[in-house]
This record gives sequence, C-alpha cells and structure tokens, in this order.
Amino acid sequence: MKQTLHKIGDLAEALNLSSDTLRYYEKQGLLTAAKRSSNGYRFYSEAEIGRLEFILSAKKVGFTLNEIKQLLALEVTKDEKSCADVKSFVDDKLDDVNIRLLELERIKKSLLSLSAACCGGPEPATHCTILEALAGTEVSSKSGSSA
Amino acid sequence: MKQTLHKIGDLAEALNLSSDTLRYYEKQGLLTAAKRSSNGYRFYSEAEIGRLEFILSAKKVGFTLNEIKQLLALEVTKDEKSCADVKSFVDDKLDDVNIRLLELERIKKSLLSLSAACCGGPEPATHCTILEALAGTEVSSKSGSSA
DNA sequence: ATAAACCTTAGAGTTAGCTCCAAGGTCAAG
DNA sequence: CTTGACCTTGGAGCTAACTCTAAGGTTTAT
Repeated sequence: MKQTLHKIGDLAEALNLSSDTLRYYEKQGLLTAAKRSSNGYRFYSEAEIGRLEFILSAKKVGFTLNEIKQLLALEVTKDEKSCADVKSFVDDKLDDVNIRLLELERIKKSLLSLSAACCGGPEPATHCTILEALAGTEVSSKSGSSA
Repeated sequence: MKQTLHKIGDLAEALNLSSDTLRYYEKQGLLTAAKRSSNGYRFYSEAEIGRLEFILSAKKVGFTLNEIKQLLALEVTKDEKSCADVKSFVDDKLDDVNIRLLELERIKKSLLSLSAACCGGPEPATHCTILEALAGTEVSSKSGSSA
C-alpha cells in the first residue's frame, strides 16, 4: 500500500504548528521531508509524522532541539564500541528523564492539593499557595548531595 | 531559632546557577531576597531556597518563567469568586502536567528499550533508533481527534 | 592600607527557537 | 487565463532567558 503523503501546510495544521517551523526544523536537521515533488514542494509520510510527534513531545517536557536531534540520531549498531557509547548516552538521558518525572510528580501533587483545598470543601484554603501545598506534600527530603 | 541567611553568591553556588540569573529572576518578579543589608547586599532565607527550587524544577520540565510566576502567584482565598478562578487555572495546569507525564513516560520507555537492546544481550539491536523503540512501546493509538 | 573577593546597578550582547517578509513559482476553480 | 491559495528561498526581526561589561562600593586577609 502506498503511503499517503502530506504537504507542508497539511502537516503543519494537523500537528498545530506553522509551515515556517517545519522548514526551520529541516534547516536544523531535525526533520526532512520524505520527498520533494518536481516543483520543489515538500511531501511528508507517516514516518515523518511519527518523528515530528516525538520532537514535539520531547520539546514539551523541556528538551532542547539539539538534545532531541541527538536522541533521534541514536543508532544501536552491532559494533561493540559505538554500542557502549550509545548505551551510556541513553542511560544519562534516562537519569535526566527520571529526574523530570520526579519534579513533575511533585508539581502535580501540589497542584492537586491546591485544587482540593480550593472551594468545594468546608475547610477552605488549607494550603494557600503552591509553595505551601508543595511543602505539605513533602515527605522529608533535607539534603543537597549532588553537584 | 534565627534563620540562616545566604548571600547571593552562596545561594547561586548551592543551586548551581549564577548570581546574574538570581538578579534576573528578581527583576522578573520571581524571587526577591528576604532582605537587603545596609550596604544593599541581598540576603536569602530558607523560604527563598524553597521557592527557587520550585522555579528550577518547573523550568526543568518545560514551564516558562511566566507560567512559573503565575503558579507562584496563586493564592487560594476564601473569596468564592477568586477561588473558582484559581481552581480552573490550577486544573488547566494539572491537565498540562498530566500530558507532560505521559510524554515523559513514553520517552522513558523507549529509552529503556533502547538501553536494553544495546550491548549485553545475545540479540543485538532489536530496536535500532529511538523512533523504532518508541513504535515498539506503542500500544495502539491511531487517531487525531483534537484541535 | 591595599589587594582579592565579594557585592551593587544599568545596560549591552548572546543564543535558541521561532516568526515574518519579500519576491517569486504552482495549481485548481471559475 | 486570471485570481487566490498554496508552495519555494533567503534573510531580517522578535522574544525569552540569560550572560557579560563597566563602573563602582564593601569586607577580609595580610
């Protein structure tokens, strides 16, 4: 089955960004069109959509375009040497992702407690600000052992 | 017990950013020193450290300084009206945080599968790139129903 | 008492990530 | 066969978030 190809404007509209941004990503080496038609128009296939979704996801959680480019460039090969390199890079990124997950969970908890404290209940404003809410969700982490 | 107060340079070093950045955050209304000494030096207390940690966490997971400022400005009051406003704002942010959590989990899974595929095993390179790894972790979400 | 290591301000410069503009080619509809 | 909505390129402009520079005050150590 032949892949459906999308023009830049359609892809842009579908994923809610501008054609300019797509051309910018191409210039930055993040996303190249699957092909160009004879008149020079860019055409994107499903593979590019997947790639673009990944780019947007990663951007949303705070990765820079450069980091995303590195992630997309990763290739696990049979070559032992490059494999070890890739693994250590991936493991570093995993640490990073895990930290972000923890940060997000903390923020989520404080937002939840804020949302719950708000209105509705008879006991209004237990935690009045996000920082108080955050302190309320804190288990007890008092240490600064990482530089 | 009297709070320990920290000079700008000490705080900067402790949280691994520059004094310039701290002054910048002050100018942006994100973080004001607890007090100024007679010579104009800024002094920060534990409360400011907590606030700064929140700022850095939120920044790390992709919030802008402006969004962070709004989050820090939130106050649940007894006033019904403002309370509803706050709640809807907080709930929006919660949606946002939940999306980020999902994105991060997806990325984490693909990194894990990439790390596992790499070296070590007898079956090398099952998923060679992050996108293939990502596709491998996909349950089956084929729909574009939002916009 | 003077040098090193801090701190202050105001403002200029930098980088990332777009975003817009000008000048022009393409194509479907009427 | 032209009008309007697309697409192309190159390059200028913009905003966020720093980062640096200049000119100067303070504090501590010798």
